[in-house]
Amino acid sequence: MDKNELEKKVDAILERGILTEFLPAKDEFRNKLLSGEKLKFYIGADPTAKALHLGHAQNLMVLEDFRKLGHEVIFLIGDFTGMIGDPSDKSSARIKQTREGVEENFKNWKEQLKNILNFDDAENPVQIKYNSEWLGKLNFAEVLELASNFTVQQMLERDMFDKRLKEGRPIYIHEFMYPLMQGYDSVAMDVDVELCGTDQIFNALAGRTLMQKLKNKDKIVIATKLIADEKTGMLMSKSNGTGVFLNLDANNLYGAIMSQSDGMIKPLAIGCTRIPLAEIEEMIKLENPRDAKMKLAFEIVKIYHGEEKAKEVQEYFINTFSKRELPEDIKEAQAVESENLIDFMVKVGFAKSKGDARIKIEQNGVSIDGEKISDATELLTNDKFNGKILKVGKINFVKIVF
RNA sequence: GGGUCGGUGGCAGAGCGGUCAAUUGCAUCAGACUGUAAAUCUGACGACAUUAGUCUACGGCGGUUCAAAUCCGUCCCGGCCCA
Repeated sequence: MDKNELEKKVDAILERGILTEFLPAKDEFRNKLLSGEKLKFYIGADPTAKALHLGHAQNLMVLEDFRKLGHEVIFLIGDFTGMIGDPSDKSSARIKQTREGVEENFKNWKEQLKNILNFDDAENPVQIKYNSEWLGKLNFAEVLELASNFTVQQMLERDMFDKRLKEGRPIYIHEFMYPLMQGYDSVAMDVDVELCGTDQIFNALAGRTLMQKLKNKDKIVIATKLIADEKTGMLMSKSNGTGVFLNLDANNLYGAIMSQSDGMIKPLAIGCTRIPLAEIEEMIKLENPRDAKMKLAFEIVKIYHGEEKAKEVQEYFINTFSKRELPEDIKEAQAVESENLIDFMVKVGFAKSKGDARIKIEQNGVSIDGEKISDATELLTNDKFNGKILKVGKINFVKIVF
Protein backbone atom coordinates (compact mmCIF):
# COMPACT_ATOMS: atom_id res chain seq x y z
CA MET A 1 0.00 0.00 0.00
CA ASP A 2 1.54 3.31 -0.91
CA LYS A 3 2.00 6.04 1.57
CA ASN A 4 -0.83 8.29 0.47
CA GLU A 5 -3.28 5.48 0.42
CA LEU A 6 -2.25 4.41 3.90
CA GLU A 7 -2.58 7.92 5.18
CA LYS A 8 -6.04 8.18 3.71
CA LYS A 9 -7.14 4.94 5.30
CA VAL A 10 -5.70 5.79 8.67
CA ASP A 11 -7.32 9.18 8.70
CA ALA A 12 -10.62 7.69 7.66
CA ILE A 13 -10.55 5.60 10.82
CA LEU A 14 -9.30 8.35 13.07
CA GLU A 15 -11.64 11.01 11.74
CA ARG A 16 -14.83 9.04 11.63
CA GLY A 17 -15.66 10.22 15.12
CA ILE A 18 -15.86 6.91 16.88
CA LEU A 19 -12.52 7.21 18.61
CA THR A 20 -12.48 10.09 21.03
CA GLU A 21 -9.62 9.53 23.40
CA PHE A 22 -6.04 8.80 22.54
CA LEU A 23 -3.56 8.29 25.34
CA PRO A 24 -0.97 9.60 25.50
CA ALA A 25 -1.70 11.51 22.28
CA LYS A 26 -3.48 11.23 18.98
CA ASP A 27 -0.56 12.37 16.86
CA GLU A 28 1.74 9.81 18.37
CA PHE A 29 -0.72 7.09 17.55
CA ARG A 30 -1.22 8.38 14.03
CA ASN A 31 2.50 8.49 13.39
CA LYS A 32 2.86 4.94 14.59
CA LEU A 33 0.15 3.80 12.23
CA LEU A 34 1.82 5.62 9.36
CA SER A 35 5.24 4.22 10.15
CA GLY A 36 4.25 0.90 8.69
CA GLU A 37 5.10 -0.92 11.87
CA LYS A 38 2.84 -3.87 12.53
CA LEU A 39 1.08 -3.27 15.81
CA LYS A 40 -0.68 -5.59 18.18
CA PHE A 41 -4.18 -4.40 19.10
CA TYR A 42 -6.57 -5.91 21.55
CA ILE A 43 -10.03 -5.45 22.83
CA GLY A 44 -11.47 -7.32 25.77
CA ALA A 45 -14.96 -8.34 26.77
CA ASP A 46 -16.20 -10.25 29.76
CA PRO A 47 -18.46 -13.16 28.89
CA THR A 48 -21.26 -12.12 31.21
CA ALA A 49 -24.10 -12.61 28.77
CA LYS A 50 -25.10 -14.64 25.78
CA ALA A 51 -25.86 -11.64 23.65
CA LEU A 52 -23.60 -8.84 22.57
CA HIS A 53 -25.05 -5.46 21.70
CA LEU A 54 -24.38 -2.70 19.23
CA GLY A 55 -21.99 -1.05 21.67
CA HIS A 56 -19.72 -4.07 21.39
CA ALA A 57 -20.24 -4.08 17.67
CA GLN A 58 -19.10 -0.50 17.34
CA ASN A 59 -15.81 -1.22 19.06
CA LEU A 60 -15.21 -4.49 17.30
CA MET A 61 -15.79 -2.88 13.94
CA VAL A 62 -12.95 -0.50 14.72
CA LEU A 63 -10.81 -3.48 15.63
CA GLU A 64 -11.63 -4.98 12.27
CA ASP A 65 -10.68 -1.70 10.60
CA PHE A 66 -7.22 -2.04 12.07
CA ARG A 67 -7.01 -5.69 11.15
CA LYS A 68 -7.67 -4.73 7.58
CA LEU A 69 -4.73 -2.37 7.74
CA GLY A 70 -2.64 -5.44 8.43
CA HIS A 71 -2.25 -5.14 12.17
CA GLU A 72 -2.44 -8.04 14.52
CA VAL A 73 -5.70 -7.98 16.46
CA ILE A 74 -6.79 -9.97 19.45
CA PHE A 75 -10.27 -10.40 20.80
CA LEU A 76 -9.78 -11.23 24.45
CA ILE A 77 -12.45 -13.13 26.30
CA GLY A 78 -12.33 -12.11 29.93
CA ASP A 79 -13.24 -15.50 31.28
CA PHE A 80 -11.21 -14.85 34.41
CA THR A 81 -12.12 -11.20 34.90
CA GLY A 82 -15.71 -12.13 34.19
CA MET A 83 -15.78 -14.18 37.33
CA ILE A 84 -15.29 -11.04 39.38
CA GLY A 85 -17.21 -8.61 37.28
CA ASP A 86 -16.23 -5.11 36.44
CA PRO A 87 -17.14 -2.99 39.47
CA SER A 88 -18.76 -0.41 37.23
CA ASP A 89 -21.55 -2.88 36.76
CA LYS A 90 -22.89 -3.73 40.15
CA SER A 91 -25.21 -6.43 38.94
CA SER A 92 -22.46 -8.56 37.54
CA ALA A 93 -20.45 -8.55 40.73
CA ARG A 94 -19.56 -11.95 42.03
CA ILE A 95 -20.98 -13.98 39.23
CA LYS A 96 -19.29 -17.27 38.94
CA GLN A 97 -18.94 -18.81 35.57
CA THR A 98 -17.81 -22.22 34.64
CA ARG A 99 -15.43 -22.77 31.80
CA GLU A 100 -18.25 -24.51 29.94
CA GLY A 101 -20.54 -21.53 30.47
CA VAL A 102 -17.93 -19.22 29.06
CA GLU A 103 -17.37 -21.42 26.03
CA GLU A 104 -21.09 -21.59 25.53
CA ASN A 105 -21.43 -17.81 25.63
CA PHE A 106 -18.57 -17.39 23.29
CA LYS A 107 -19.99 -19.81 20.79
CA ASN A 108 -22.99 -17.51 20.61
CA TRP A 109 -20.73 -14.51 20.32
CA LYS A 110 -18.81 -15.84 17.41
CA GLU A 111 -22.03 -16.46 15.56
CA GLN A 112 -23.11 -12.88 16.26
CA LEU A 113 -19.78 -11.42 15.20
CA LYS A 114 -18.92 -13.45 12.16
CA ASN A 115 -20.13 -10.70 9.86
CA ILE A 116 -18.11 -7.92 11.40
CA LEU A 117 -14.95 -9.69 12.49
CA ASN A 118 -12.92 -11.89 10.21
CA PHE A 119 -12.00 -14.94 12.23
CA ASP A 120 -11.04 -16.98 9.20
CA ASP A 121 -8.73 -14.79 7.20
CA ALA A 122 -5.91 -16.95 5.91
CA GLU A 123 -3.20 -14.37 6.46
CA ASN A 124 -4.30 -12.39 9.45
CA PRO A 125 -7.37 -13.62 11.26
CA VAL A 126 -8.77 -12.12 14.43
CA GLN A 127 -7.14 -14.02 17.25
CA ILE A 128 -9.05 -15.14 20.27
CA LYS A 129 -7.51 -15.39 23.69
CA TYR A 130 -8.78 -16.14 27.16
CA ASN A 131 -7.33 -14.29 30.10
CA SER A 132 -7.71 -17.23 32.48
CA GLU A 133 -4.72 -18.56 30.58
CA TRP A 134 -2.42 -16.23 32.50
CA LEU A 135 -4.51 -14.74 35.28
CA GLY A 136 -5.41 -18.19 36.54
CA LYS A 137 -1.77 -19.05 36.95
CA LEU A 138 -0.54 -16.16 39.02
CA ASN A 139 0.32 -17.06 42.59
CA PHE A 140 -0.28 -14.87 45.58
CA ALA A 141 3.24 -13.51 45.70
CA GLU A 142 2.97 -12.46 42.08
CA VAL A 143 -0.36 -10.83 42.70
CA LEU A 144 1.10 -8.88 45.60
CA GLU A 145 3.94 -7.79 43.43
CA LEU A 146 1.49 -6.50 40.85
CA ALA A 147 -0.63 -4.81 43.48
CA SER A 148 2.38 -2.96 44.81
CA ASN A 149 2.38 -0.88 41.64
CA PHE A 150 -0.78 0.90 42.67
CA THR A 151 -2.08 2.81 45.65
CA VAL A 152 -5.51 2.70 47.18
CA GLN A 153 -5.84 6.39 46.40
CA GLN A 154 -5.28 5.71 42.74
CA MET A 155 -7.99 3.10 42.72
CA LEU A 156 -10.35 5.38 44.57
CA GLU A 157 -9.98 7.91 41.79
CA ARG A 158 -12.23 5.79 39.74
CA ASP A 159 -15.64 7.52 39.72
CA MET A 160 -17.53 4.41 40.52
CA PHE A 161 -15.56 3.66 43.65
CA ASP A 162 -15.69 7.26 44.70
CA LYS A 163 -19.43 7.32 44.27
CA ARG A 164 -19.95 4.13 46.18
CA LEU A 165 -17.74 5.37 48.96
CA LYS A 166 -19.77 8.53 49.28
CA GLU A 167 -23.02 6.64 49.19
CA GLY A 168 -21.85 4.24 51.83
CA ARG A 169 -22.18 1.26 49.57
CA PRO A 170 -19.71 -1.58 49.81
CA ILE A 171 -16.52 -1.83 47.83
CA TYR A 172 -14.97 -5.25 48.02
CA ILE A 173 -11.25 -5.66 48.08
CA HIS A 174 -11.32 -7.98 45.10
CA GLU A 175 -13.02 -5.28 43.09
CA PHE A 176 -9.93 -3.15 43.50
CA MET A 177 -8.11 -5.95 41.79
CA TYR A 178 -10.14 -5.65 38.64
CA PRO A 179 -8.12 -2.86 37.00
CA LEU A 180 -5.03 -4.77 37.98
CA MET A 181 -6.14 -7.87 36.20
CA GLN A 182 -7.20 -6.03 33.10
CA GLY A 183 -3.89 -4.26 33.25
CA TYR A 184 -2.03 -7.52 33.45
CA ASP A 185 -3.75 -8.72 30.30
CA SER A 186 -1.78 -6.13 28.39
CA VAL A 187 1.45 -7.38 29.90
CA ALA A 188 0.70 -11.03 29.27
CA MET A 189 -0.14 -10.45 25.62
CA ASP A 190 2.48 -7.77 25.20
CA VAL A 191 0.18 -5.51 23.22
CA ASP A 192 0.89 -2.16 21.66
CA VAL A 193 -2.61 -0.76 21.68
CA GLU A 194 -5.69 -1.35 23.76
CA LEU A 195 -9.03 -0.39 22.30
CA CYS A 196 -11.88 0.16 24.74
CA GLY A 197 -14.97 2.21 25.53
CA THR A 198 -14.48 5.44 27.42
CA ASP A 199 -15.92 3.74 30.49
CA GLN A 200 -12.95 1.41 30.47
CA ILE A 201 -10.20 4.01 30.29
CA PHE A 202 -9.34 3.70 33.94
CA ASN A 203 -8.74 -0.02 33.65
CA ALA A 204 -6.86 0.38 30.41
CA LEU A 205 -4.59 2.95 32.00
CA ALA A 206 -3.75 0.52 34.76
CA GLY A 207 -2.43 -1.62 31.96
CA ARG A 208 -0.46 1.28 30.59
CA THR A 209 1.16 1.77 33.97
CA LEU A 210 2.02 -1.89 34.27
CA MET A 211 3.44 -1.99 30.77
CA GLN A 212 5.68 0.92 31.60
CA LYS A 213 6.86 -0.59 34.84
CA LEU A 214 7.21 -4.21 33.81
CA LYS A 215 8.00 -4.04 30.13
CA ASN A 216 9.26 -0.53 29.76
CA LYS A 217 6.86 -0.14 26.91
CA ASP A 218 4.48 2.65 26.10
CA LYS A 219 1.11 1.06 25.51
CA ILE A 220 -1.33 3.27 23.69
CA VAL A 221 -4.93 3.41 24.82
CA ILE A 222 -7.59 4.44 22.38
CA ALA A 223 -11.17 4.79 23.48
CA THR A 224 -14.46 4.88 21.64
CA LYS A 225 -17.38 7.09 22.44
CA LEU A 226 -20.25 5.25 24.07
CA ILE A 227 -23.28 5.28 21.82
CA ALA A 228 -25.59 7.89 23.22
CA ASP A 229 -28.48 10.06 22.12
CA GLU A 230 -27.06 13.31 20.78
CA LYS A 231 -29.66 15.45 22.47
CA THR A 232 -30.45 13.72 25.73
CA GLY A 233 -27.18 11.91 26.34
CA MET A 234 -29.12 8.75 27.11
CA LEU A 235 -27.10 5.63 26.59
CA MET A 236 -28.37 2.60 24.83
CA SER A 237 -28.95 0.04 27.46
CA LYS A 238 -30.99 -2.89 28.43
CA SER A 239 -32.24 -1.19 31.56
CA ASN A 240 -34.07 1.52 29.66
CA GLY A 241 -35.25 -0.86 27.01
CA THR A 242 -33.16 0.55 24.19
CA GLY A 243 -30.46 -2.06 24.03
CA VAL A 244 -30.03 -3.64 20.63
CA PHE A 245 -28.69 -7.16 20.75
CA LEU A 246 -26.84 -8.83 17.98
CA ASN A 247 -28.62 -12.14 18.36
CA LEU A 248 -31.96 -10.67 17.30
CA ASP A 249 -33.49 -12.05 14.16
CA ALA A 250 -33.64 -9.72 11.19
CA ASN A 251 -37.17 -8.49 11.87
CA ASN A 252 -36.55 -7.71 15.47
CA LEU A 253 -33.20 -6.12 14.77
CA TYR A 254 -34.84 -3.80 12.29
CA GLY A 255 -37.58 -3.08 14.80
CA ALA A 256 -35.17 -2.46 17.63
CA ILE A 257 -33.44 0.19 15.58
CA MET A 258 -36.71 1.77 14.53
CA SER A 259 -37.61 2.16 18.17
CA GLN A 260 -34.48 4.15 18.92
CA SER A 261 -34.90 7.85 19.49
CA ASP A 262 -33.99 10.25 16.69
CA GLY A 263 -30.90 11.42 18.49
CA MET A 264 -29.46 7.93 18.15
CA ILE A 265 -29.51 7.89 14.37
CA LYS A 266 -26.26 9.66 13.77
CA PRO A 267 -24.20 7.97 16.48
CA LEU A 268 -25.42 4.57 15.32
CA ALA A 269 -24.78 5.33 11.68
CA ILE A 270 -21.26 6.42 12.46
CA GLY A 271 -20.42 3.70 14.91
CA CYS A 272 -22.26 0.66 13.69
CA THR A 273 -22.18 0.98 9.94
CA ARG A 274 -19.50 1.98 7.50
CA ILE A 275 -21.70 4.31 5.50
CA PRO A 276 -19.44 7.15 4.35
CA LEU A 277 -19.69 10.24 6.53
CA ALA A 278 -20.90 12.43 3.69
CA GLU A 279 -23.73 10.03 3.03
CA ILE A 280 -24.68 10.03 6.69
CA GLU A 281 -24.93 13.80 6.59
CA GLU A 282 -27.28 13.52 3.63
CA MET A 283 -29.31 10.92 5.45
CA ILE A 284 -29.75 13.09 8.50
CA LYS A 285 -31.01 15.92 6.33
CA LEU A 286 -34.00 13.94 5.05
CA GLU A 287 -37.17 15.79 5.88
CA ASN A 288 -38.61 12.94 7.90
CA PRO A 289 -36.15 11.48 10.41
CA ARG A 290 -38.07 8.25 10.17
CA ASP A 291 -36.67 7.77 6.69
CA ALA A 292 -33.14 8.26 7.92
CA LYS A 293 -33.80 5.72 10.60
CA MET A 294 -35.20 3.24 8.15
CA LYS A 295 -32.08 3.57 6.07
CA LEU A 296 -30.00 3.04 9.16
CA ALA A 297 -32.01 0.01 10.17
CA PHE A 298 -31.65 -1.37 6.67
CA GLU A 299 -27.89 -0.92 6.68
CA ILE A 300 -27.45 -2.56 10.05
CA VAL A 301 -29.66 -5.51 9.20
CA LYS A 302 -27.71 -5.83 5.96
CA ILE A 303 -24.49 -6.21 7.89
CA TYR A 304 -25.78 -9.04 10.05
CA HIS A 305 -28.28 -10.76 7.79
CA GLY A 306 -27.37 -9.78 4.23
CA GLU A 307 -28.95 -7.48 1.70
CA GLU A 308 -31.72 -9.81 0.59
CA LYS A 309 -32.98 -10.27 4.11
CA ALA A 310 -32.69 -6.56 4.79
CA LYS A 311 -34.95 -5.76 1.86
CA GLU A 312 -37.42 -8.36 2.94
CA VAL A 313 -37.49 -7.08 6.48
CA GLN A 314 -37.88 -3.50 5.39
CA GLU A 315 -40.87 -4.42 3.31
CA TYR A 316 -42.31 -6.31 6.21
CA PHE A 317 -41.87 -3.24 8.34
CA ILE A 318 -43.58 -0.93 5.90
CA ASN A 319 -46.53 -3.24 5.45
CA THR A 320 -46.95 -4.18 9.04
CA PHE A 321 -46.24 -0.98 10.82
CA SER A 322 -46.59 1.83 8.34
CA LYS A 323 -49.61 0.43 6.54
CA ARG A 324 -50.79 -1.55 9.53
CA GLU A 325 -51.34 -4.61 7.46
CA LEU A 326 -50.96 -8.05 8.85
CA PRO A 327 -47.55 -9.49 8.24
CA GLU A 328 -47.44 -12.25 5.65
CA ASP A 329 -45.28 -14.66 7.43
CA ILE A 330 -46.84 -15.36 10.78
CA LYS A 331 -45.84 -18.14 13.06
CA GLU A 332 -48.44 -20.74 13.78
CA ALA A 333 -49.38 -21.88 17.21
CA GLN A 334 -51.24 -25.04 18.02
CA ALA A 335 -54.48 -24.58 19.90
CA VAL A 336 -56.49 -27.24 21.66
CA GLU A 337 -60.19 -27.52 20.90
CA SER A 338 -62.19 -25.25 23.21
CA GLU A 339 -59.07 -23.89 24.80
CA ASN A 340 -59.41 -20.72 26.78
CA LEU A 341 -58.09 -17.69 24.89
CA ILE A 342 -56.38 -16.59 28.07
CA ASP A 343 -54.54 -19.86 28.47
CA PHE A 344 -53.56 -19.73 24.83
CA MET A 345 -52.06 -16.25 25.21
CA VAL A 346 -49.98 -17.41 28.13
CA LYS A 347 -48.95 -20.51 26.23
CA VAL A 348 -47.61 -18.59 23.25
CA GLY A 349 -45.87 -16.10 25.50
CA PHE A 350 -48.03 -13.07 24.77
CA ALA A 351 -48.98 -12.72 28.42
CA LYS A 352 -46.93 -13.48 31.47
CA SER A 353 -49.84 -14.80 33.46
CA LYS A 354 -53.54 -15.40 33.09
CA GLY A 355 -54.23 -12.19 34.96
CA ASP A 356 -51.96 -10.34 32.58
CA ALA A 357 -53.80 -11.84 29.61
CA ARG A 358 -57.13 -10.81 31.10
CA ILE A 359 -55.88 -7.27 31.60
CA LYS A 360 -54.66 -7.02 28.02
CA ILE A 361 -58.07 -8.05 26.80
CA GLU A 362 -59.81 -5.58 29.07
CA GLN A 363 -57.53 -2.84 27.82
CA ASN A 364 -58.37 -3.53 24.19
CA GLY A 365 -54.96 -4.88 23.37
CA VAL A 366 -56.13 -8.14 21.87
CA SER A 367 -57.75 -8.78 18.51
CA ILE A 368 -58.45 -11.75 16.28
CA ASP A 369 -58.54 -11.08 12.56
CA GLY A 370 -58.73 -7.39 13.27
CA GLU A 371 -61.66 -7.59 15.64
CA LYS A 372 -61.12 -6.48 19.19
CA ILE A 373 -61.80 -9.13 21.75
CA SER A 374 -63.67 -7.87 24.76
CA ASP A 375 -64.72 -11.14 26.32
CA ALA A 376 -62.00 -12.62 28.46
CA THR A 377 -63.78 -15.97 28.60
CA GLU A 378 -63.65 -16.49 24.84
CA LEU A 379 -63.05 -20.13 23.94
CA LEU A 380 -61.04 -21.11 20.91
CA THR A 381 -62.93 -23.54 18.76
CA ASN A 382 -61.80 -25.13 15.55
CA ASP A 383 -64.74 -24.11 13.39
CA LYS A 384 -64.67 -20.49 14.51
CA PHE A 385 -60.99 -19.70 14.91
CA ASN A 386 -58.90 -22.06 12.85
CA GLY A 387 -56.39 -20.14 10.76
CA LYS A 388 -57.24 -16.77 12.26
CA ILE A 389 -54.67 -14.27 13.38
CA LEU A 390 -54.32 -13.37 17.02
CA LYS A 391 -52.75 -9.99 17.66
CA VAL A 392 -51.66 -8.84 21.09
CA GLY A 393 -50.34 -5.33 21.44
CA LYS A 394 -48.68 -3.80 18.42
CA ILE A 395 -46.10 -6.35 17.54
CA ASN A 396 -47.19 -9.80 18.60
CA PHE A 397 -48.91 -11.91 15.96
CA VAL A 398 -49.65 -15.58 15.81
CA LYS A 399 -51.83 -17.75 13.60
CA ILE A 400 -54.16 -20.04 15.50
CA VAL A 401 -54.20 -23.57 14.17
CA PHE A 402 -55.77 -26.73 15.40
C1' G B 1 -14.65 -7.40 69.58
C1' G B 2 -17.86 -2.77 70.97
C1' G B 3 -21.46 0.88 69.43
C1' U B 4 -25.03 2.21 65.93
C1' C B 5 -28.20 2.12 61.65
C1' G B 6 -30.39 -1.02 58.30
C1' G B 7 -32.35 -5.65 55.17
C1' U B 8 -39.62 -4.05 51.71
C1' G B 9 -42.14 -6.04 44.96
C1' G B 10 -37.27 -6.00 38.38
C1' C B 11 -34.45 -1.52 40.60
C1' A B 12 -34.57 2.82 43.74
C1' G B 13 -37.18 3.96 47.99
C1' A B 14 -41.78 5.19 51.50
C1' G B 15 -44.64 2.78 55.19
C1' C B 16 -43.34 1.43 61.40
C1' G B 17 -49.91 -2.56 64.87
C1' G B 18 -55.82 -2.80 61.54
C1' U B 19 -58.02 1.70 56.17
C1' C B 20 -51.23 -2.69 53.18
C1' A B 21 -50.92 -6.65 47.64
C1' A B 22 -48.10 -2.19 50.33
C1' U B 23 -47.31 5.72 48.61
C1' U B 24 -43.93 7.37 44.87
C1' G B 25 -40.11 7.36 40.92
C1' C B 26 -37.65 4.36 37.12
C1' A B 27 -38.33 0.09 34.10
C1' U B 28 -42.32 -2.77 31.92
C1' C B 29 -47.27 -3.68 29.54
C1' A B 30 -52.08 -2.02 27.03
C1' G B 31 -54.74 2.15 24.80
C1' A B 32 -54.97 7.41 22.36
C1' C B 33 -51.83 10.55 19.16
C1' U B 34 -47.79 8.87 15.83
C1' G B 35 -42.81 7.65 12.47
C1' U B 36 -42.46 0.37 16.52
C1' A B 37 -39.16 8.33 17.57
C1' A B 38 -39.65 11.94 21.35
C1' A B 39 -43.11 14.51 24.23
C1' U B 40 -48.01 14.12 26.20
C1' C B 41 -52.50 11.87 28.04
C1' U B 42 -55.36 7.36 30.00
C1' G B 43 -55.19 2.69 32.29
C1' A B 44 -52.53 -1.55 34.20
C1' C B 45 -48.42 -3.63 36.70
C1' G B 46 -47.89 -10.84 42.83
C1' A B 47 -50.71 -15.44 41.53
C1' C B 48 -55.41 -17.76 40.95
C1' A B 49 -60.60 -16.73 40.30
C1' U B 50 -66.04 -14.23 35.30
C1' U B 51 -67.57 -11.09 40.24
C1' A B 52 -67.46 -11.88 45.42
C1' G B 53 -63.02 -13.53 46.93
C1' U B 54 -58.83 -16.96 47.96
C1' C B 55 -53.71 -17.75 48.41
C1' U B 56 -48.56 -16.19 48.57
C1' A B 57 -45.31 -12.00 49.81
C1' C B 58 -41.99 -6.74 53.20
C1' G B 59 -34.06 -11.28 55.16
C1' G B 60 -34.89 -16.70 58.01
C1' C B 61 -37.26 -18.99 62.19
C1' G B 62 -40.20 -18.49 66.51
C1' G B 63 -43.44 -15.46 69.67
C1' U B 64 -47.07 -11.40 71.45
C1' U B 65 -52.00 -9.90 69.56
C1' C B 66 -58.70 -10.63 67.63
C1' A B 67 -55.09 -8.40 63.97
C1' A B 68 -48.03 -7.84 62.40
C1' A B 69 -44.08 -5.28 56.76
C1' U B 70 -45.01 -2.69 61.37
C1' C B 71 -44.04 -5.01 68.46
C1' C B 72 -40.68 -8.89 71.03
C1' G B 73 -36.87 -12.94 70.86
C1' U B 74 -33.33 -15.27 67.99
C1' C B 75 -30.43 -16.31 63.79
C1' C B 76 -28.36 -14.76 59.02
C1' C B 77 -26.58 -10.64 55.95
C1' G B 78 -24.91 -5.54 55.11
C1' G B 79 -23.49 -0.01 56.02
C1' C B 80 -21.10 3.45 59.23
C1' C B 81 -18.09 4.72 63.62
C1' C B 82 -14.65 2.94 67.39
C1' A B 83 -11.02 -0.98 68.55
